[in-house]
Amino acid sequence: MNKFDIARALDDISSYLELSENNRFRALAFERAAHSIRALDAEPADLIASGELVKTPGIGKATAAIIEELVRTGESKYLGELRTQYPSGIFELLRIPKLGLKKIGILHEKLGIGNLDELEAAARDGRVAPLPGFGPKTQQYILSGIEKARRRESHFLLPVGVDTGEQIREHLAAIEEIEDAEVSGSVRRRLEIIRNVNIVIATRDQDAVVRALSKFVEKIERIDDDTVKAFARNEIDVWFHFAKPEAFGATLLVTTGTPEFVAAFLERGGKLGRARTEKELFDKAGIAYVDPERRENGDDLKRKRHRRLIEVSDLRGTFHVHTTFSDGRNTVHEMLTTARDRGFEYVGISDHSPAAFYAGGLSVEQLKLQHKEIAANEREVAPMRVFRGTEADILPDGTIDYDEKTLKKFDFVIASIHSRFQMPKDEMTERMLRALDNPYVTFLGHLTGRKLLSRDGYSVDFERIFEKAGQRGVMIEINGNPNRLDLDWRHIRRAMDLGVGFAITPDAHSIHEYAALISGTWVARKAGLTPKEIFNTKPADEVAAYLKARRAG
DNA sequence: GCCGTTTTCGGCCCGACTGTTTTCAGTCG
Repeated sequence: MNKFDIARALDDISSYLELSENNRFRALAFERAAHSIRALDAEPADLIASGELVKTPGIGKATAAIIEELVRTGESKYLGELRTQYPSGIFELLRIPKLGLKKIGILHEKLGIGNLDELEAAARDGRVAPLPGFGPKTQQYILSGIEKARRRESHFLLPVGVDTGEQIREHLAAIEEIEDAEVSGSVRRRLEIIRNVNIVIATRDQDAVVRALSKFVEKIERIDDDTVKAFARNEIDVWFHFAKPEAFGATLLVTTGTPEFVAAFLERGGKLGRARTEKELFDKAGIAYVDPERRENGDDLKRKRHRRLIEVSDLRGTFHVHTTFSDGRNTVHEMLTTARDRGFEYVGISDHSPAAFYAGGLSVEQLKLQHKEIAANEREVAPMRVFRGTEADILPDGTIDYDEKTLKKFDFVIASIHSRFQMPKDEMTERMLRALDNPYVTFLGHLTGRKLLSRDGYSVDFERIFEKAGQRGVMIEINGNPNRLDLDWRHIRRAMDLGVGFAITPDAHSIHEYAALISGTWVARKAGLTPKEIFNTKPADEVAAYLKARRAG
């Protein structure tokens, strides 16, 4: 077991303890131990051998014994025992707002509840309200929370759709009778939330293909002569659209949509005749090709020429990267070497500021240590450049959560809101405007704070924010985390018109989350952005010079 | 469960908010 497996096991222990224990500090101790293990630049197995494990902060005798057992046997008896006390799906209940581990523990202890169905039945019967710490309002919240969760069940974040489409295409590649297959629909248009996956298949033997589909999808259902619907393993609806190879282009165009775009295409003289590719259809009609991401409406059909939209390979570097110094799951060393291995010319490390206590925000003392740690790793990852930054909280009054002396030390500052989300729109706007006036702010982080499919963003006057950001030269982040995708692509054009610059960031909390640059690029493409409109497509020297000049000015 | 130039017990990361209380606990960021 490596350090990440061990940390996960310790986190699991912590969760179970919080369900069952009165002493929440025991749970907290395991959580800290997990964080401590992740922050190691060594493997626990080696530390056991040298007897150094118990010297690790947050690891005492009891935890060390569990870690030794995990390393030796791959499991922990203690964790195993905790698991047997609860139904396997109990943590699913965390999806319901206002339900945390404490309340879930009570629900299980008093009513034996271990899943959503049981919870719903109990709440309907009025058995939840009388429980200690609950009440009629909480019971009502739970019911509406379950309803919302159910409604979202048929909605998925874009990467789920993209991955499902890719997996199915891989299966399709093995079917002889298929000449071509492409994902279409909202997934191809890279819409941030999708309900189904559409796939166009070019074949002359539809029946043979349908028979072969059953190997990797379930519940195949015939819709019409050219369409079947099925169920992917991860419960997404998948629509298969069949076309003769010579009509593949038209079917791809129609099923990619949107209906509004297709109608506008026809209006401008486009025809859905014989064509193997979409390109042929655009060419025949004398219309410049429109990328799928730009087909929410017909606006781009008026363009004389096709614009080359940004691609993830255009990004030479990135900002907004967290480490174990705050709430990241990988160390400075791991984040930096991964960035180097991905071929970046530069990377900007930005951990949280003190006000983000829950995320382990860095005190000025800890910042010094972090900068030391970065310096210690800089040579190894050279010539990649490392910029020292922060994701600093915008406090409720609009000030930034470090004093000027500290802010001066950063190469860049991402200012973000992490508290008091429910502020009235006017106050929230003033708060952000004030932050934008701070001369040390380089980027505005996740503008609305939304979490797709779970939480709306805070309300804010976009127009005034864009205006100010444009005037002040503060760039707005296109946060590529698939849960956020914030700034919303629908707002980007307007922001650009008001002079706002953009950077695509992964908001990475682990080495794997650099991948969020891909989803961030999707957002930029949907807004029609080209490489030159994104800050982090610029070469390292230019970026360094800009950041330096901005700090001086 | 961990930790200690406040050291072997008693505290442990903050603060707003909400619904539950009748002085506070749980959730959320």
